[in-house]
Amino acid sequence: MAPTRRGRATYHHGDLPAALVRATLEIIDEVGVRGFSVAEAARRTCVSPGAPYRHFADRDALLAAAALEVSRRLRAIYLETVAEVGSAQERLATVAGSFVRAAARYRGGLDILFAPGLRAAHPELQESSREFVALLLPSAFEVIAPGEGAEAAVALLDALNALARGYVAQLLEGKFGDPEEVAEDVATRATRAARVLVAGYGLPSGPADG
Amino acid sequence: MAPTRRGRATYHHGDLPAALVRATLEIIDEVGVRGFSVAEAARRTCVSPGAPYRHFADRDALLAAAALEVSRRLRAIYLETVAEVGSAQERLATVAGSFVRAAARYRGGLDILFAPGLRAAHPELQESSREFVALLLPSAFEVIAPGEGAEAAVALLDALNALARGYVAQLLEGKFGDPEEVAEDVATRATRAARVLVAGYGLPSGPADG
DNA sequence: CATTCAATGTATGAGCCTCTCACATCAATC
DNA sequence: GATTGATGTGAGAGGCTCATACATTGAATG
Repeated sequence: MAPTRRGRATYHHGDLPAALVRATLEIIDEVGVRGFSVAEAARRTCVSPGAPYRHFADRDALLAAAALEVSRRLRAIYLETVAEVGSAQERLATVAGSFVRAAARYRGGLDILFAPGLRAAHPELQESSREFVALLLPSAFEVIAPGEGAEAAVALLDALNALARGYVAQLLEGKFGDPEEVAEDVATRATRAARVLVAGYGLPSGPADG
Repeated sequence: MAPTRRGRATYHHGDLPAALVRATLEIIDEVGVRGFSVAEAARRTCVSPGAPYRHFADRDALLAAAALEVSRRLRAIYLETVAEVGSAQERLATVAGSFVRAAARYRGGLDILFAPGLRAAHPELQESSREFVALLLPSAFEVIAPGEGAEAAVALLDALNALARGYVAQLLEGKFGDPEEVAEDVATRATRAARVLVAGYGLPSGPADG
């Protein structure tokens, strides 16, 4: 959306923040978070090394903005993928799997989305995850044993969330082999495990009482 | 075990690698991974900034060594904690919870133990996790439905692993509040979810077929 | 149109970090 | 006691983050 052609002929950029976020995602995709630097992002955007700091307080703020963009894309994927799944049970179970599949494609992106330091320091990131989870709440309510309260539904979602993230982490660190190759396999395993959780939390006197 | 007193009066240190790992864990505990630097570790060990590079190829190698130390401590905790649990089912379920509890105490340590980049680049870290998981394999075999093969046992352990790590991640990023405070609560929830998984994978025609 | 102003980008630089290389020091061996 | 290999030192190259002072510009105002 920059008003000028690439390489930029005007003094002002047009939409530097967005361009920086794009550059950041590019870099991370190519060389990982460790290889990312604000300076490099500036370079790719044809802008001086100091310019980014007009828009982002510090390095982490830029990373957080990029992570937010990733979470937006993930939600879009989710909406497309799961909308057509019929039963609430399957809908919940499917999420875990499609999450794993997305992780394989957005490799670098997920690394920042789940970077511990970032999430702790930038609540808006957690907020976005929470909104995402909220989309699933109605399904969770359908699924839990009748008579259970809201905590049961939330507990189920937390468990599913934990499960999915754990599989994603293991996938991305290459525990099962090349992420690209094993993604589908791991996704089905994640779905399977999710199904077990969903079924378990649906039983009458299930896990509600320890 | 340095042959000289703290502060060091001799030219040679005695056991610089170990001292650097200790310093690294200290630093990470105080200021997090982001605040860690090889230079700082060297400073705390009263050694020149270049000295660490005699023993560790680069920054990440030192971090990986520290992470390895963390994993060793975790295993020790596990052996103490779970040895006395009677049934295989409860043993497996308990692991998840005690893992969460350990995370609250070794906060910084877990951050590096699960740092995606590190694990991907340093297979010995994954290896150590794998050994840890192997300790649980016998319990997993006891638990799975009779007639299932080894894959079922491994699949269960993978699922438990994913679940535990996911809870740990959420705990450490403060999703549930101050990690110290909510640790116990989250631990019981993790245990509960783990119990559901264990039960589910123990059912005859359970999750083995999709 | 001319002017002014706030926003945005530039230039410069201080301070820190990673990692390298030549050199100093020491322990062990022969 | 001389040699040698391992370990630590000192100096420094190059890169990065971030602050500060300055330049440029589009938009609002008269």
